[in-house]
Amino acid sequence: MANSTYKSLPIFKIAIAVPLNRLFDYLAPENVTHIPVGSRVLVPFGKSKKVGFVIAQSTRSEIKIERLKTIIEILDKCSLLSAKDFQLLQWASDYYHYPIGEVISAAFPVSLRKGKAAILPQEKHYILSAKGECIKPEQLLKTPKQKIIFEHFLSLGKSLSSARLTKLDKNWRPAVKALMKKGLISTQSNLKTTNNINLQTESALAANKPQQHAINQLSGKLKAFSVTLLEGVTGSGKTEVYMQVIEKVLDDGLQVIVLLPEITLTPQLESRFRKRFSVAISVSHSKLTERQRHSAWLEIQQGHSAILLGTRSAMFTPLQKPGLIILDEEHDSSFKQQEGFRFSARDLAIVRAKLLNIPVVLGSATPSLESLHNVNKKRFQLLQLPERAGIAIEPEFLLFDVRNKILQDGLSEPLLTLIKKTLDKKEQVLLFLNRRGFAPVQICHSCSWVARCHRCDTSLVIHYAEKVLRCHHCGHQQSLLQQCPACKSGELQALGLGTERVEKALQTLFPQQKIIRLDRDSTQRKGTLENHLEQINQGNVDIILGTQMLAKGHHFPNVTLVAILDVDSGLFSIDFHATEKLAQLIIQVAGRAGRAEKSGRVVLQTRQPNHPLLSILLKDGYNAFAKTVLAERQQAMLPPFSFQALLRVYARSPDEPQIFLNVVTGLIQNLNHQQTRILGPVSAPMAKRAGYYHFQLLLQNTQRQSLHVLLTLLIPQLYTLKESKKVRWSLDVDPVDLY
DNA sequence: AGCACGCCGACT
DNA sequence: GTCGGCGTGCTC
Repeated sequence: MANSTYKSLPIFKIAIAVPLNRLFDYLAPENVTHIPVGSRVLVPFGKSKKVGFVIAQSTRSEIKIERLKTIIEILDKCSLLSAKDFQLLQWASDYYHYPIGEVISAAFPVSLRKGKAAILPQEKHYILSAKGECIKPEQLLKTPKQKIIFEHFLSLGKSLSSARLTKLDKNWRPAVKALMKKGLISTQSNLKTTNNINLQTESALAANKPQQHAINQLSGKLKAFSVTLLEGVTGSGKTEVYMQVIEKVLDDGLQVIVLLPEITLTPQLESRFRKRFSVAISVSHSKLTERQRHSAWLEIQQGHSAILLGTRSAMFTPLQKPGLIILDEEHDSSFKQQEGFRFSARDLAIVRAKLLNIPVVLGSATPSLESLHNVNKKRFQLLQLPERAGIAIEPEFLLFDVRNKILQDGLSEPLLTLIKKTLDKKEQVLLFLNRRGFAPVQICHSCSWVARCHRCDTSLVIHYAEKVLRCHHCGHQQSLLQQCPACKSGELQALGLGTERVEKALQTLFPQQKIIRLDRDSTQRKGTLENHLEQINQGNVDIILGTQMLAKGHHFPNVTLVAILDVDSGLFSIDFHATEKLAQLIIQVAGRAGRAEKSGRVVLQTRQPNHPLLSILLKDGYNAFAKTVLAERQQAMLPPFSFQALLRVYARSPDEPQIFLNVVTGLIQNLNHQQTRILGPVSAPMAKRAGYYHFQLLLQNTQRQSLHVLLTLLIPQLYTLKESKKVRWSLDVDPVDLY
């Protein structure tokens, strides 16, 4: 064929879910000249077939036209993603440096990624035909079963679904078939809407003054982009504010996304929404079946549902008529995806809202320092809901100074006394320790050798129950050592505190009491957490011991004593966010200590009883604490929070990380970016993992813009390294620069 | 990421 | 003799 014929052929730029940040060019199938951008296609890829996403139509290709393959099948007649959706995904791909194909793929439920038709499940309905309308059931006397079924149609309505018929009579099919043969009944397909039928049973509550103020403020700016931080403790009525604002958005015929951090919190909010709104609501989170997620996605995308309630991955769901985004518990770290495609749903919500020119509401009792900083910078508007009088009872804070005190596996004498007292009153005790395992360090008593991870340069955590040493950083594990490998003589000791150790101690101290430990190790099996929570709420448990995972949303009505066993690890952690996470925990926990009729106690064990931040937090509250932290950092010329980029290198030889470090250092110098500091290597490039030497570099800058500029210059150069197959890298920017 | 190709050790 | 280990390279 002559070249000139080729030139007019349309070429389609396709994104494919592979870890390559580029598009692939394909030719259209025969007789096809146009495929809508945003639709899915099936394409040959290597030796296999893959689902791809049409990004653009073009007339040229970098690849020789003879080498281009042809699209096998066009899977969608219409685009599934709008131009704005694409902009968001493209932004995320650039910003988080994750391949565009995989980013787009993340916006779809698995079913659609695999090529399943973008059609909502249909349900067959049976209706009376014109002929059926005219006859009387008496005319069916000879066939009693058919008569009964026919009567159902007359009495219950003219259209019955298969599910409805099964409820009436398990064996309805032969009779209906016979009736259809007689021409009395015909079928039609309807959208399956069973999950979505709500009958509004509750109307808006009377708002108090601050609530009404918040509602008025938010209602006044529904037409354009804005970010509002709604601050209010549990019980201050945030949900009521959300619902009244949502109502206004729904009245305009627009859709709302409500994002929650945890799956366990969705059912509560879902049922409140269903009672309140008569519109269709879709729910999307990872615990649903693939079918359910498929339906939820399409319901929102096609505009059949008006509210989407979901966890962070729901942020990418395309909306037909976007009107409002709400993120509840915005400070929660589970809005950040920590592996693979690392993104922050909170930051994406803001970028998306800006693109769509709609408002975002961030709600929290203990807002993140990022958001409070943005309030200070007047980028966000702050609306506060004070605690409702009479609802919450202030708990009593007790600082237990454990300097020079003998601790029994992390439990001080006065704490043990309090635990006993509480248990005697048949009330429950809640203990927090944010460290899994038995002890974080295994050390030799005579030569002070410490068991370390050969990959991560961190100490290995003892897990006695499983008889292993485990690295909580990379997951590496090895069997527990009996003898010191360095001096061969010393006895190995467990140093430090973990939940497993405290649990063991508690079992010895309180043999009669039921103790439950809740951490990632003890709740690995599906349903264990739910099971345990149920046990706790039924009052079958006396002492609850756990990590941070206990702090979220669950509330235990009979707990009157809460203790945070190791406050200091939060005050002196290398993690930039540790202090605020500790403060958030203390505030959340305080809200949970005590029943309505009696206030509880919150015990903080510390060697720093006079720590200024602790005093401010307990005396003046979370906001004063946050203000102090932000002011301190400003004074010390530190960024208000961490502006960091994480470069991860997978090198082919152990020398390459050093080469890479030199390259980055050189680039920073060349680019005159001295203010960017290299804080790495975070992990030592010691061992091979999946054939690569693992290595990390942490970059920090006092100005986000500066770091961002550096990265945009650095990244193309790193790509050339990657293309030469010497170094692979990925990037994590925290937090993003976009407000 | 998948998938194939390719080159060396333990197996019927 | 070859089955299969994973090291290397490619995908329009």
